[in-house]
Amino acid sequence: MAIRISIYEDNQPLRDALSLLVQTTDNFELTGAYGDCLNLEQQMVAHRPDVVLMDIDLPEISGIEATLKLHRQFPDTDVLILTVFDDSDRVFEAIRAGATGYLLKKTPPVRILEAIQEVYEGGAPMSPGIARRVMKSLHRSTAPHELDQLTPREATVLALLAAGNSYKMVAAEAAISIDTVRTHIRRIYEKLHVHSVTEAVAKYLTR
Amino acid sequence: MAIRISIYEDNQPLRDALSLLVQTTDNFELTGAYGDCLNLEQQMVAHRPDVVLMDIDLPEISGIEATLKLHRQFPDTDVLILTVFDDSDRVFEAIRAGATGYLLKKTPPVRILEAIQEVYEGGAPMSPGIARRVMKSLHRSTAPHELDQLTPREATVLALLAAGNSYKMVAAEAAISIDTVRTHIRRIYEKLHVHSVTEAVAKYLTR
DNA sequence: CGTAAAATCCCATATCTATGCGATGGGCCA
DNA sequence: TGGCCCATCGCATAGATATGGGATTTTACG
Repeated sequence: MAIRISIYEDNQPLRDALSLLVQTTDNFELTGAYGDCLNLEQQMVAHRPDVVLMDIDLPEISGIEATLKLHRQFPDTDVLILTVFDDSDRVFEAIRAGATGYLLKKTPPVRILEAIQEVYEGGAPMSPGIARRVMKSLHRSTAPHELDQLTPREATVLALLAAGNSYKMVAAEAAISIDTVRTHIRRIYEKLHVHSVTEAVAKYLTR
Repeated sequence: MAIRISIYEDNQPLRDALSLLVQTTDNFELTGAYGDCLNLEQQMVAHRPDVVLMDIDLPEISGIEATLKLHRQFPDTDVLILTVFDDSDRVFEAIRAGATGYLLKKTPPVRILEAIQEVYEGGAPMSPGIARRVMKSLHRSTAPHELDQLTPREATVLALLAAGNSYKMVAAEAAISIDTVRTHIRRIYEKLHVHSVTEAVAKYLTR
């Protein structure tokens, strides 16, 4: 069965070119091509595409917002972003919104078709630079972190605090007195250069 | 100038096959092929490869530990994982340790060569299923989150708290009285079902 | 235009946190 | 064995937080 594809792209020449590309490819079926996402929902319900090619810079509703809606309401449809934007903000917003792939517009047509196929088969095609950005975002910081200065016990206490425990609860969990908890927290503050549980936990969680 | 490549793979037939593959490819130069990472550091210093092909299941020192070392001490060298493991734990551990690419061993030889080139050119090649896994890990939960129940003002207050601000500082930043801050926080607590700034911030940061 | 939701402000107080100063015992290692 | 770090516990207190009960003013929207 053919892969059903819808296109959202406000630049008409490009939209037409993409449409033609899809239409003339074996095993691909164009189920729609639109210049905005104003009728996204009804179009989705009507045509049930497998893959949506989505531009980001669309009028009225951005491709990112549309991706979010799509991902929530039609989880079986995959969104493949196709855009000129390669700034981290938009890349990660789009991905967090539920994009399954992210291609830059400079991608050669053949690669776009491959990517559609790849998405359909359970992959997540990205332009090389984008993929690298994504990988980097998952890399643990190479810099020695303040958190690594904590002793095992201090680390335990901080973890318990981050889990939402009060001093008293930490004391109970760790089987130590509340005064000891205080002391550990004091040392934690010194090492992390903070002055409140909130700050310490924030450092811990955003390591 | 040729791309310098070292291989760490304990299965000798495979190691030999990969070595041959690399050696017989234009613009690729094999700088070493080893069955373990026991002399990783000195081998790195001696040969300075651009790309390292790394297995995960190595004797003595795992490929993940080796990747961590490599990434810290030789940030200019990219690590391309080549393994049979596709369980999330190892995938993400390897990536967090600093892997630049992640290929499964079922990857056809030509694709492996392409991937090496891609890594060298600033990409981050992944097997399709791996890439999808990575994308999914970045997707915001599709479930409606408690945090979305917050009003704009409440969200602002929470963000300021998460940044380490005290009530007083939040009041100053948001240009409102401390009593209003209290009220907002109270509502935040109700909506998030928590009873302390720490818990609220934890929910906010781990959304 | 009226009403609901959001945002603002106030008071009071039990409880918790932050922080100063001090102390004991165990383990490691030069 | 003497010194250092870690972990433990104690006391005291100023200041911050959590939470109860109320009230007024914008803002949004049918």
